[in-house]
Amino acid sequence: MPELPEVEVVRRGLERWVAHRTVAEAEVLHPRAVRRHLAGGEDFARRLGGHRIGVPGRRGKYLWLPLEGTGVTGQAILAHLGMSGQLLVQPHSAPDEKHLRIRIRFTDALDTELRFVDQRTFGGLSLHETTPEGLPDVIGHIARDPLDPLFDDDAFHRALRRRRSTVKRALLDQSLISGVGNIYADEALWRSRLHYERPTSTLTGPRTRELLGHVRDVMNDALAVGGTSFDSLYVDVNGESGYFDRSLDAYGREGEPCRRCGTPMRRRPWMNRSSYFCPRCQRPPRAAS
DNA sequence: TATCCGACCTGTTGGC
DNA sequence: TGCCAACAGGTCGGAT
Repeated sequence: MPELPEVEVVRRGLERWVAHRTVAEAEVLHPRAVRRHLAGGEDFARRLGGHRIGVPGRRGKYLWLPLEGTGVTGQAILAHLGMSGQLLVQPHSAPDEKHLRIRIRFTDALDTELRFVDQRTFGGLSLHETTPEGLPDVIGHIARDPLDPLFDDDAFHRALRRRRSTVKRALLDQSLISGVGNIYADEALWRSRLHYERPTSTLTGPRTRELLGHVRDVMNDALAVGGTSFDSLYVDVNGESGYFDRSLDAYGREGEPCRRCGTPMRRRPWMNRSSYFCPRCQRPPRAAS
């Protein structure tokens, strides 16, 4: 499931294989894949044609392809992979994937096209105006991610202290810190020895900095091996899977011994998903059980 | 205003 | 063998 490291791997692939190419035509094969483009699939396809693609950007789990020659403000194709989205650079002759949703062809003689493939259709592409900073306007509410040099650790700590919430909810709140999903939240909390229900208002400055350090470490570790992949749902633009699932310490390890203390790891239903933790290393706060 | 939580979506797995 | 429920989870928008 794509979180920040996986999206960054895809962004780098797009920079290598798609940047500086000019769109010949786009084909929308499933309307839900462009549902965030309010003017619809036909409009999306028509407005892409003839534009050269700039260097891809990313914030958190969103990535975008700037379109050159789209006026003073500029426009960009915004992409979110959702749960199962893939952006693949494929030869024209490759058979269509079962869940191919959007195809973009280019004017050059290179024998490849860009495909958006998405089984569960939680992801999608859309076209938006960009801000003076080059950010698509609809993701202005998304916070900087922890790998962004301009991410403000102290401001993040102050925001946590103001919240009447719990630490894992805060990590998943993309308006506070972006790019963290269920997998890396559990990994960073395990490394920090923090229970997922720990109230944010009880975190000290040093504890927040330690948590942020672990968030960055786990993301950088995943990035170094091409991201996490449990199955074929997450792949880079060439269809290759990452290897970080072999390094996970918490996520998906219910019943297996904690790698620190040997206690069997637990899974708890949490907000229609799961939280994995060590009951000994990550003690629940007094109010929770 | 802040926080919480259901809906969306489809393939896989396990139980009966 | 076939049916059905549970599960995976990022984001949005309605409810509290």
